[in-house]
Parts: sequence; C-alpha cells; structure tokens
Amino acid sequence: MLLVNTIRDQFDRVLAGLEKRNFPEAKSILTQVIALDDQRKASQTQRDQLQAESNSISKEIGQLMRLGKKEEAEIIKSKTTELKLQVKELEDKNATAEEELKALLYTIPNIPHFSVPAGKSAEDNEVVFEHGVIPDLGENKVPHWELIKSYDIIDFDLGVKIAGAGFPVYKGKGARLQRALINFFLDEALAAGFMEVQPPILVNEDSGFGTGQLPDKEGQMYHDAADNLYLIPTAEVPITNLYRDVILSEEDLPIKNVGYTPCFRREAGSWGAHVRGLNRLHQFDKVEIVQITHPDHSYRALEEMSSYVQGLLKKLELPYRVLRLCGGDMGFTSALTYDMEVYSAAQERWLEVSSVSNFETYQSNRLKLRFKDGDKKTQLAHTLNGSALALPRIVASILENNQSPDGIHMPKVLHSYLGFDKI
RNA sequence: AGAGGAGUGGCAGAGUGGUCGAAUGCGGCGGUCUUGAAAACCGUUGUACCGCAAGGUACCGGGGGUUCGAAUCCCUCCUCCUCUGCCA
Repeated sequence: MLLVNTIRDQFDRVLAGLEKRNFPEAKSILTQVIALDDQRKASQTQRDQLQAESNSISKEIGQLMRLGKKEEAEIIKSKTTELKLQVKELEDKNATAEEELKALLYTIPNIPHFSVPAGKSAEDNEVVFEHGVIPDLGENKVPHWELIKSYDIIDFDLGVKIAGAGFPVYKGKGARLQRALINFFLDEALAAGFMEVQPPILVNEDSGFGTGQLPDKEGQMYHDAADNLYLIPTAEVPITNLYRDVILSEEDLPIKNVGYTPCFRREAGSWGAHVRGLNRLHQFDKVEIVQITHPDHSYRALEEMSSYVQGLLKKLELPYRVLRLCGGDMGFTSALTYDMEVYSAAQERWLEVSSVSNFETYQSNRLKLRFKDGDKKTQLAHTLNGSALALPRIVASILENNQSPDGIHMPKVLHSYLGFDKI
C-alpha cells in the first residue's frame, strides 16, 4: 500500500498515476486519506498527552506508597478515573480512524512508473520487443489439446476424475517434460545468481496481506477454512514474505531468490473461450524469481530480470514478444510490468508466460521489509518478481510450434534434461 | 493428539506489581593507548508513532483483561522444548 506521506507530499503525482489506471474518484479518496490521517494524528497527540499525565500521577502514587502516605495516594488516585475514561475514548477514536485509513489505503493501487502507457485494457499494452520467427505449419496445424491426446502425454479426463476440471494429469513423456523444464529453469536461475528456496505452498493470512493478494483477491485463492491457510497462487507470496518484518543491511542487497512451486488459482468466473487445454488451469507449475533491492537499483534489476526471462525463451527457441502493460491492465500492486508472450502456432495467438514487475515500496510497506542505509536510517526496500517461467503455456507452445509428421521435436537445450529429443 | 515446561533487546541471560525500555555479559559501532594489531579502558548501541525541536507515547511471543500503575497477576491464541502416542 502507499505511504500516507507519499500521498501528502506528492499529491499531484499520485493523482495523475491513479488516473492513468482509470482509478475512479481518485481525488476524493486521496483527500479522505489525508483527512483520516489528520484525525488519527490529532487523537493520538491528545491521547499521548493525557496518558503522560496519567503516567506521572501513577508514579507519584508509587512514591507516596513507598513513603507510607496511603491517604494522600488515595486522594490523587481519584484524579485518574476521568483521565482513564478520556484516554479510552481517544484510543477507540484512534483505532477507528486507523482502521478506516487502512481499509481505504487497501483500495488504492500502486502508482504507475512514468513509462507506463495510459490505457484501459490489454489492447493498449505497448509491444516493446519481438523476437523469433513464427513457424508456418500450413494446413496440418493441430492445437495442443489434440496433440496431448494423440500422444497421450497429458490427460484432462483423468484429472477430472480425481480432482476436477483444470487439474491435468501429466503422463510419461508429458510428466518428464514438466520435470525437465523445472530443472532447466532452476539451473538457469542458479547460474544467474539466484538462491534456490523451497517454501511452503500453504500460507497464512498475514502472508496474503503482505504481498497484496488479500484482501482484494480473496476469491482467487483456495482457502483451507479449518486452519485458515491459503494455497498459494504464485511462489511470489511465500518467497517475498520470507522477508516480512525484516530489517536487512544494505550489503545484503540485492537479494535474489528463485523457487519452484505448484500454483493454485480458482479462476472463478474466468472460464470461457480461449481457455481450452493448457491455457488456463487451477493447478500449474511455475518457477518464480524474486528480488529485493535498494530503491536506487530496482529498475535496473527489473531490466535484468526481463532480459533473463527473454534469455530463457530464446534458449527454448520460442518466438516471443515483450509488452509493457498499460495502466488499465497492470496488476494492482505493480508500478511497472513487462509481460512476455510466446506465440502458439496452432492456436495462432500470443500466450502470456511471464510477468515481470517492480512493486517499488508498495509491498515492502505492507511487509515492513526495510534495510539500514549508509546513514543507518531504515528505509523501505523495493520488491520485484517475475515468472521464469510458468510451464503450461510454454508446453502448449513447444508442442504446437514443433509438431511435425514424425513427432514433436524438443528444444535442444532440454534434451539432456529429458533423456529424449522427440515425442 | 495428550501431559509438563518455556517464550525478555543482534545473541546469551537477570528481573515476579511502582523512578524497568529493562541489570549483566558477549557481539557491533566510535574513541584512548599502540609502529600496526591484540589486550585493556572510556563512550555508544532496538523499533514505531506524534512533534520544527525539547520532549512525549507505545512495544518484554500475539490479542484481551485486572490495577492508580503490568515484563511481572488473570484469560486466550501462537510458537518452541521434553516425555507419551501416531506417522511420511
């Protein structure tokens, strides 16, 4: 969430940013935030004053008691009754203001970076780079949902039987392809200086709030009510929360973590056309990279992460393009997001396989993720993350783009991981 | 899962109702001394909020309560340790 001080000090910039996102009633909400914060400050100052008075009376009573002057102590005791009532009242007022303030701040998305284009929907995203040649499959192109059937490598019906729609079962070479991709992605990330972590895939409420999935995306996550835990929609949640309530030292930065996890998304209400086969699932595998950086270096880190992900796509020999998301299409918590899309030659469409974002201090403010700078002052760090990569659509694209009469050829870089070169 | 014990500052560890934000030791930082280093000695060393500042307030696992006053008493939740049970 945004810092109230940012809203105060850079009101116009914040307002302009929210307008770029088409955030409604921005001005009135920002004004409300400041008013609530003023209220909060006023009631706290008052409370603190009265509490100070009450504290000093208590000390006095303590001294009188020690001297054995019980009667005098009794007399001034009565002075505190009124104070206590007032303090209680102000505390309630303060708590209410704080709650309202927080609730309001939760509704405000991050401020877009200046380079983010204005726009309402995915159509306004800006293509910043394209690479590779789109294969021409001619008349014989077969979509991946048919390929997986004819080669018997991914079984949706079996998944329905044991779990439900959107939970595929990978079999034989299909399963081995999953494992190969995961290992390939992890090895690449290790070579690029990321430290591997294996986090829990169930997280508590605090973690959900820390990275911003809660409160607004509650319905997107599977929830275990018995223990109040959430199945993670992405490894971003547990990995970034590793650093919740942490004060790092400047030398620790940048922190670079990578983790493989399954991801779970309810995708409530988002089924329809274009979601056949592997295009959208309730459970899928993803390798995620996370960075925690000094505020001065976060955009450099974002570019690094973007080229790192592009490097993976090049090694997999997939045609791809990079989009800079527009204000209207960007995630709630992000300041700047690049989406990487691969071309799926039988579906004849671009599929998002990675999303690389800089959250600046939006997450770290919620997470209380800070570092001590050179002047020994604590300040909020910047958090970033990106998929590197999400598997299903990569698989879809590999299958479709490399199909041929004699089978599906695997990208060279995977051969040693797979133990075969063709399906 | 049951029984018992315990959670205090970066770490170790004292403190069981009142000048306790918290002794002491270690570590860290600054300094004296030294050719340099070590040792010794002196000083300093948590976080957040309000305030221009002085200063004030809050925090001793989380939350709630008792009290004029809570690290200390009560309730509740969480976590860890030991024993018993169960189990990949």
